[in-house]
Amino acid sequence: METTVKPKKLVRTSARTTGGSLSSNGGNGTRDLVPRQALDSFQLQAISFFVHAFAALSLPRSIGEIYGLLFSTEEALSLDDIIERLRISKGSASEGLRWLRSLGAVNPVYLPGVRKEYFTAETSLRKLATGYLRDRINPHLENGPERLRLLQDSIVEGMPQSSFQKSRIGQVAGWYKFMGKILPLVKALAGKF
Amino acid sequence: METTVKPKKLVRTSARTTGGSLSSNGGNGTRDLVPRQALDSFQLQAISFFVHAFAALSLPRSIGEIYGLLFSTEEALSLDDIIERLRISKGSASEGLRWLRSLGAVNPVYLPGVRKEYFTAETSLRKLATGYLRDRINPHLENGPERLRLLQDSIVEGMPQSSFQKSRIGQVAGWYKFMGKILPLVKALAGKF
DNA sequence: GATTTTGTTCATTATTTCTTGAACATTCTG
DNA sequence: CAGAATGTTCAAGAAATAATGAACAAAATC
Repeated sequence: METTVKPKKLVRTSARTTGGSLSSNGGNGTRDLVPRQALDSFQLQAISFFVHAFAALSLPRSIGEIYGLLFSTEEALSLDDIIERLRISKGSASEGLRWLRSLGAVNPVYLPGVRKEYFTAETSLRKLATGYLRDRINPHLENGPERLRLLQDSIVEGMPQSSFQKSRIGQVAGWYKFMGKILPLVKALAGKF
Repeated sequence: METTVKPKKLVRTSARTTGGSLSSNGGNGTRDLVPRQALDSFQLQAISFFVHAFAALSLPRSIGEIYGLLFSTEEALSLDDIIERLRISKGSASEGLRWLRSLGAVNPVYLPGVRKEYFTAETSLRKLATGYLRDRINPHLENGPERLRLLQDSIVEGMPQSSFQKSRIGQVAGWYKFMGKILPLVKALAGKF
């Protein structure tokens, strides 16, 4: 239910299998104690900010971390950059990035002649709001009519409670109308920021 | 992250320790296979509806069940009524009810000379929206200024990226302004439904 | 004041969700 | 085509969250 804020480390300390290797760069890059790219204070603070903000929407920390990193970094970053800087797994980074992309919270940056994909954060409130509403709110509203009908059909006519039940259905219908009014307003206002 | 809808039984089937007793009413009430109060089809449908709706807000199923039951029942119900009809534990019912009460989604009904507390569902959109915003949104917005300041303070002047970072802060400030504008609108519109 | 009724709290258990990492696919490069 | 680079998927484990039920108040009744 998310009532309290969980005190969890901001960026994982590299408690990995740091076996013997200290400089035996076996091909694909040094992954030792000192990160190749450290985060600056603004990035750290931004990541903390977004982890917190995303948690308010019950979204996983890794997504907040990724968005926070991109938000606070001027250059576009690749999947590997993200993994390296946040010290999260490939899987988390890939899935988190996919989620952010589908929402439109992250923009691919196409660099001619470069194979890797690079991303920057989308910061337009209109786009963020639109994406969030489209992916996470609309789906619930779309089967509203069907759900209302199911409710309606569950009423057994002629029972003493059926008049009460009909009034309840009226309430729910009103709630849907409200959503139909408020969402466009949100989008419109978001466009001004 | 809640991507798919989990197919879980609507109301727990009583797979309890239904030992030998069939009618040995040992003091505090019959708790056998046949519920004293069965749910009618409207109640079942309403509970399903609210479990789903509350899940959209990442709220636990038990809370959706409780609200759904109260919403679909004309008479006020006590904690024991809820436990009996939904077949949930005392703990869940008590805490769920507490949560709903603090939000204002449930109204106590005082009956003179009756010791138990009885509740009905609050269905006014204005009250529901106000309570939700107050309990779950405002707390996050209230420390907004402080969080913004932390971000601001994390900028190291004179670095090549500090101008970019300042522009980002401007964005975040805009988001807060947006929230300050939209929330009153939501409340105002909710009042009309 | 002992007992019953009513409700809360919280340690334990159950369930769900998130993260990891390795296997797999796919595309590029030589 | 072999090998490298890049990403995705998903089973297994770790972590977080929710539900249970028994112990514990608190208040009312006898």
